Amino acid sequence: MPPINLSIDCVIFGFDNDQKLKVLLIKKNINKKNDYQYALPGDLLNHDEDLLTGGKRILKSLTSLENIFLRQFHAFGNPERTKQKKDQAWLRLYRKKPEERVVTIGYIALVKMEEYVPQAASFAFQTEWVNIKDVPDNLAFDHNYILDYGIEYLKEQIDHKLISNLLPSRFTLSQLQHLYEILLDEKLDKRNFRKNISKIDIIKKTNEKQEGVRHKPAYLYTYKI
Amino acid sequence: MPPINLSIDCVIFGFDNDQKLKVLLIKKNINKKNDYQYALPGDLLNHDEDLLTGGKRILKSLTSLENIFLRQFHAFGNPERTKQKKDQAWLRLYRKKPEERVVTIGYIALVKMEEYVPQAASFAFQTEWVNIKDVPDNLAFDHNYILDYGIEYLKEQIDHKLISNLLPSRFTLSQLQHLYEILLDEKLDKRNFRKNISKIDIIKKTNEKQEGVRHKPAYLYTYKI
DNA sequence: ACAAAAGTGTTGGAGATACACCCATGA
DNA sequence: TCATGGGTGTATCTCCAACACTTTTGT
Repeated sequence: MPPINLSIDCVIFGFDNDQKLKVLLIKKNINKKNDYQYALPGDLLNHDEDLLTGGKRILKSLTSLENIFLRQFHAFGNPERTKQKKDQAWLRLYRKKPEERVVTIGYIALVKMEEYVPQAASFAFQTEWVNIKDVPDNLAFDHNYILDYGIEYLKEQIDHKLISNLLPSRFTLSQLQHLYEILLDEKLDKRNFRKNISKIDIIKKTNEKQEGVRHKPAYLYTYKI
Repeated sequence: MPPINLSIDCVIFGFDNDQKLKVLLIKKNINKKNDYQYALPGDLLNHDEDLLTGGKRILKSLTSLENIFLRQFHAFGNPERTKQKKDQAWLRLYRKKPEERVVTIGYIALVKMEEYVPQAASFAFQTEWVNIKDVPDNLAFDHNYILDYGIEYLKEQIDHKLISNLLPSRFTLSQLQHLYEILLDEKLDKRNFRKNISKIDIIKKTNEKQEGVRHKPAYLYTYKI
C-alpha cells in the first residue's frame, strides 16, 4: 500500500500601500520553455517535523519570510486533489513520487508588506503579490479552493490582534479603517469607526505625520508594545 | 524514510436528559487482563479515502453511529504524540506499525442521544458516554488535548444550526436554554432568552406538552423542517 | 395545600447609528 | 485658490439587561 504524503500550504496575506488585500503566490516553471503555473507556497512535510515547524521551514525556503504569524485553518484531503491533468507536469518536475496521494494542511500567514519584499529562493520560480481580486482561477491542484477557504477564514476570524500583523508599523486611521472595510466587506462611518477604535485601546498616536500628501497630513499610529 | 500515517479522531458530543454535555469515549482492552484505556473514537485513514468519508466509516465501525453531523476542526501533528510509554501497549495491540508517526485530523460530531444508544462493535472494547466534567485525564495519546480543543471549538462556534444536532426532536425551551448555558458557560435570563429565541425563528411550538412531571408541563418545540 | 418549574411585559440605560463642516497640505 | 482627504461632536434610536408574579401539574 503506497503511503499518504503530508504537505503544508500557506495562504499569505499582505495589505499594501495601495490599500488592497493581497496574497503571495509562487510562479513555478513547469518545463524548459517559458510555461509556468501559479500556486500557493507549500511543500511536503519532513518525516519528523512538527506541522507548524514545517510550515515555517517551507515558508522560509520558498519566500525567505521569517518570524511571521502562522495559523492552521484546515486540512484538505480529497484523494483526487493532485490527480488533474493540468498538474502532472509540475508533479513530475518537483516530486519524487508524483503519483502518490498528498493530504495538505492549510496555514494562514499575515505579513507586514513594508517589512518584506519577497525574493525568489531559486531561479526556478519567483514569488509575486497578487490582489485577491485578480488571482487566476487555474492555480495548481486545489489551491483556488484552499485560497478561498483561507480568505473566508480570515474574514470570519477578524480581530484587532490578527489585523495588527497586516499593517505597517506606522499607519493612519484611514488605512486601518480601509482594511476593516475590506475584511468586513462594508463601508464604515469615519467618526464612528474612530470612536470605536479609540475605546479598544490597543493603538496609540505618535506625533509623526504623513509627508508628501497633497491634503491635510494624517497622524501616524502604532500598536501599543 | 518511514511514512507518516494519517488518522481521524472524533470528538462526539451528546446532550442528555440529565442536562449534561457528554462525550463518547471508547474503552479498549490493552492486554489479556482487565486493563483498559479510554480514548476518542478514531483510526487510521484508508489509502484512497476522503477525510470526511474516513471519519464516517471509522465512527460507524466503532460506535454504529450513522448519518450524523461531522465537522473537521483541527489537525494534530506533534511527532511525539504517539511516543509516550503509556500508549505503547495499545499501539502494539492495535497497529501493524506501532512505531510509525501518526498525524491525526480531529472531527467534531453532534448527536441526538435519544436517537442512539451506542453499541460496542466488538468485544475488545465498549463505548461510553462520559460527562465532559468527568473525563479522566489519562486518555490515550494526546486525546485529552484534542478533546479540550474540540470543546473550545464547539463553544466558539455555537450557532443555532449546530445546536439543533444535539437536541432531541422534541424539546422544551428550558432544555434549549440549559444547553446554551452550558456552552456559553453563563446563566441566562429566562424571559430574555425566550424573547431572543423567538426572534430567530428556527424553532416552532408543537401543541404537545411534557407529561408526568410534577410541575406545570412545558410545551414541546421542534426545529422547523 | 405545597413544591416545582412554566410562562409572561415593561422600563431604563448603554451603545450603535446617522449626519456636516472646517482644516492643512501640495499642486 | 482649489482639490483632496483629515479630523471632529451631538442627537436619536435600537437593543439589551434587569426584574417578579401567576399558572399548572403531581404528590
